[in-house]
Amino acid sequence: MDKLDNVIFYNLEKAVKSYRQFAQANCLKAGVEITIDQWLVLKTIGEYPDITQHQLAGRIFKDVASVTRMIELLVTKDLLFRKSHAEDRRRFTLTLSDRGRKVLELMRPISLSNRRQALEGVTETELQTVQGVLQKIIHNVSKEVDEKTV
Amino acid sequence: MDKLDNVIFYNLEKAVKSYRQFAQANCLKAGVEITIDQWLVLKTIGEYPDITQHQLAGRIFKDVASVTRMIELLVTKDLLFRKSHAEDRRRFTLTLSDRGRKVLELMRPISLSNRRQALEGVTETELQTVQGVLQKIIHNVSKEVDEKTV
DNA sequence: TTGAATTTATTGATATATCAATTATATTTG
DNA sequence: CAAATATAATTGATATATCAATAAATTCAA
Repeated sequence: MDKLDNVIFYNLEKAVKSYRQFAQANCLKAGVEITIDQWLVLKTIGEYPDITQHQLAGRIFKDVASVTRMIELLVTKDLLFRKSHAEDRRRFTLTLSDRGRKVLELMRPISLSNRRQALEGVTETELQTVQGVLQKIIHNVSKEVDEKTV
Repeated sequence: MDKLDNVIFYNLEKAVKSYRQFAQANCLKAGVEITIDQWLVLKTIGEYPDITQHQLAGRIFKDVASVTRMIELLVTKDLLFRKSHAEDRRRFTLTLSDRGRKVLELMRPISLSNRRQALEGVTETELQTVQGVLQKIIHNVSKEVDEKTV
């Protein structure tokens, strides 16, 4: 036993990667020239207009260094503006450009369709179970202060 | 609505990344100087001693180009041997070195413990449901010939 | 209110991801 | 068998991941 195929984390990775490739391919097919990761950044900025790059990194499970570089790229692509923050000069204010907003609009039906297709045949109950298990895993592995050693 | 937090794929990614960081940190704590990805390569070669790099890439959901570079690195680290394949000169035979086997042994209890900790409080039934849903997703997004267009 | 600690972000180094082009060898087929 | 096709792997280019070191601005505390 102990084979990788039986390990749930192996299958989690497989599902995530398969879905990503599928989603990415569908973006391209629809003519949207953006990576899933870049879309995640734009979408998150849309949801949280005053977010810091640090918080953004946390939300999309990336390193701040990665976020810095992704933002540079999105600015170069004219999807995002970055200007110094009015109240805190350490920060930057990130604003979607017209093109950025347009990309988000174009992506909306695509991502809905991606999810619908991917979840075909999965019941609402199953989905709830999965969400619950994912939350448990996330909780279990998040570094917490070990009571015994405090 | 339509917020990222409610999207199952977002939570899948979060769980995968959280678990990876957790697992990686525990390897380091145990003094094993290897990345999870490198471990995956070694482990897979251990399970399939005559595997091609192409098949290996498929098994661990990576590109053949990535695999080429990871193997170079593992050879440099003296965890792996690579020699020309006896019957097919396009291929290479990948063999674990003594050090490579030792690393796998060291990792065994660690990965078991990682999984046990991560799945604490998750029932066997829930696990079955998750595995089933993952299989469905993987099946749904895997590119298949569209019957209508054939 | 100055000096220490914290927060926000960048940069450099190295590993991995992905695509496209290329090389070498094997296999198929006319 | 020779030519076409397929398979195995590498390389280059670019994007992202991660860690550590650094810089700049802010906040906290003595």
